[in-house]
Amino acid sequence: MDKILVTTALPYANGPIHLGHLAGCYLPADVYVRYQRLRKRNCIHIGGTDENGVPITIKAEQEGKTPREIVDYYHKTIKESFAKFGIKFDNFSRTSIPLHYKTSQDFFLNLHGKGYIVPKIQKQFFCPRCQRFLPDRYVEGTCPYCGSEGARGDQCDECGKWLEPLDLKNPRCKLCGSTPVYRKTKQWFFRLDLLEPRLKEWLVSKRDWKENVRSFTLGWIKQGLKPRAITRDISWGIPVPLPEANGKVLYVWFDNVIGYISSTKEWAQKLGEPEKWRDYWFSQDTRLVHFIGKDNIVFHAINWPAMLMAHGEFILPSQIPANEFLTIEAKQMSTSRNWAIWLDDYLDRFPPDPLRYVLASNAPERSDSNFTWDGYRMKTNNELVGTFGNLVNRTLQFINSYMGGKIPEKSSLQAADMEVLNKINEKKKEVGDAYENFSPKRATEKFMELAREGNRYFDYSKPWELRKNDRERLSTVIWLATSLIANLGVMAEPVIPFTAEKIKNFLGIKHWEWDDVVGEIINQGAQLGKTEILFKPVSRGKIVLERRKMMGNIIRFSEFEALDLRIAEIKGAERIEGTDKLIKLLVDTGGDTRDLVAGIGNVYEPEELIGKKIVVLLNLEPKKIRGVESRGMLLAAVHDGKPVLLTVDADVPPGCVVS
RNA sequence: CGUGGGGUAGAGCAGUGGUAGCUCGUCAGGCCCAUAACCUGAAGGUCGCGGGUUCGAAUCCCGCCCCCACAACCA
Repeated sequence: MDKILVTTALPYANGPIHLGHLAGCYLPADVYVRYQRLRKRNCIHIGGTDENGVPITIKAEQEGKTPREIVDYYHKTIKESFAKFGIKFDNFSRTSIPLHYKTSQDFFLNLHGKGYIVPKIQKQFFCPRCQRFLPDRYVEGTCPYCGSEGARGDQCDECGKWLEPLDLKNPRCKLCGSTPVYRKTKQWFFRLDLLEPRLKEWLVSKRDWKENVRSFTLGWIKQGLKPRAITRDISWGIPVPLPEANGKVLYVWFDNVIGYISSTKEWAQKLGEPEKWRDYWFSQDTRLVHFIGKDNIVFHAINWPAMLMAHGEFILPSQIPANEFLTIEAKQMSTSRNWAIWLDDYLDRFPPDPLRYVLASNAPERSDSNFTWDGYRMKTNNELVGTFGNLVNRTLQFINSYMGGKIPEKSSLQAADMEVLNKINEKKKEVGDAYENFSPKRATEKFMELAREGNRYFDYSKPWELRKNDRERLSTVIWLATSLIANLGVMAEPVIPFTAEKIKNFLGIKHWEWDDVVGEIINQGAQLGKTEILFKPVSRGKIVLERRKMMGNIIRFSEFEALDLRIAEIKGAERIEGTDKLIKLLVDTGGDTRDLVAGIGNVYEPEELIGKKIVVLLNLEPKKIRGVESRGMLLAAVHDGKPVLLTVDADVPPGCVVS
């Protein structure tokens, strides 16, 4: 039987997890794994934290802690927030454990023994003022290829060329700005160049890879591969296992990926079958799938397969479904500018499933995608609450209210019923294909279509009428609606597992799986478990708070000045028909007279409004509400959910500027 | 200068040769089982611009314009 080994990029243990990590890597992986499990396939999810390297030592220095304290803290928080969010790992390891040290060192020695790793005395930059060798990215200078000023030691961002620090002209230490000096030091290099032909051939054969991954990789390798240093002169990391390499450690990109192997080993040990990891890594019938973000493509599609090829015993990746990036409110995420939504912070106030759903349905699969709080609210309220949750609720409520809380038994099926059954099967196929092809986005779309189908069936069948005149037909209709819900639960489980679990309990189903026959998934006559509302609507106010929080509470004066606030006099007021609290106001703003729509009818009567001087925001974008174009907004204090109009302390003419 | 991605209805997106689609929003109607939720219908796009290939192009080719990422330890 085929095995699937899923890995997710090891998050660097110097900060918490944010939405970008989830959308690009961990959620798609978790969805994929959960789907495979539902299909009873042998699939394990391996991960862990990356805990070596310079940035962690710098973070430790900044916070006056030891690197050990830093990685311990972040390993714990990352692990916890994944667990709370429902990202399930079979093993979540860390690269600072002895097992990983040994695995990495063995790997190094293996390649070294085969001549793929060679030493080279190298002149490397040493900053006399900082008293340290400078990592590649901490050296800046002029790019030798394109002449750009701000090139880093590892790569020029202007022309995209991969560089060695010594290539740079006019080098500077990025930490202190002083000119570094050359110092001789011995480093070990991985002969990527030797693997280039094989690598190229292998990559070209990967026609089923996502286009973004494939084209990026092939473009990269066209530049040609050079030996790449894999050791460094720092103290925090895995010692190079050679007697002459005292004080050197493995460079993180080399040991990080090996973490997938050591984490699998750890998993096997914990299982009490320490050799079991070999079933995966040494077996040609294992599909090795690496979920990563797009910034990791080169390491996983070039360096890592090259390492595996050089070693020779391990299988090679069969899929690398890298996603693009997720922006927040159309702006690139940035930790330093604090433009990010942190998972643990989100989970303090919101449940996991709505975010899982929103991120899955808006996943950056082919191009960057954008997360907005308003979009989050819309999707939650319209799709999860309105369509999905409501279908479940209206059906189960019906059973509870009118059918004694027991799942009814079907009798003969009509054409409409058969159509629905076919629809379920059809959607199941489509949703399954979507999961299989790494598209949770498409999967959510398809299972939501089924939920709509369910609502339609419910409406057309009119069970509230059948209840009075055709109990037999009623039973069949509700049976089918309930079956649909159960199947919907199965299909949606990879994306919204907490919700699926609830549905399972509502229906008294102990166990379900993908291949359950559509019409037989529920037990006729079974008593419903305790039911509850699946999703709560997200209020506008809650979203406003989140956005404010993220943008910070300070605005520029110019931003305030952009608001055209004026005094206006109410000339006319009338209720808008068919609404509870909307009032159409005619106001004199000094310059013109215009309509405003205000939701104050629950507190004010139109008559009492006339003649009042109020504060109005004039340059708000016009909005059509119930057929009336509202050109501006009146300001009111809101107390206990009720508006109180802002007025002026002395009589001033309409049009008077508020500042 | 380069690399990668993108420009399709008010918004967010799907659609790789054959009458332009989805969700939301807007407008109108229906229903009352359900979390003011559900269902139906309508309006709304010269598919970034200009050429070309083709019986036929959002979709293929050429040229151009615009946006984003590739810096601050951000997947």
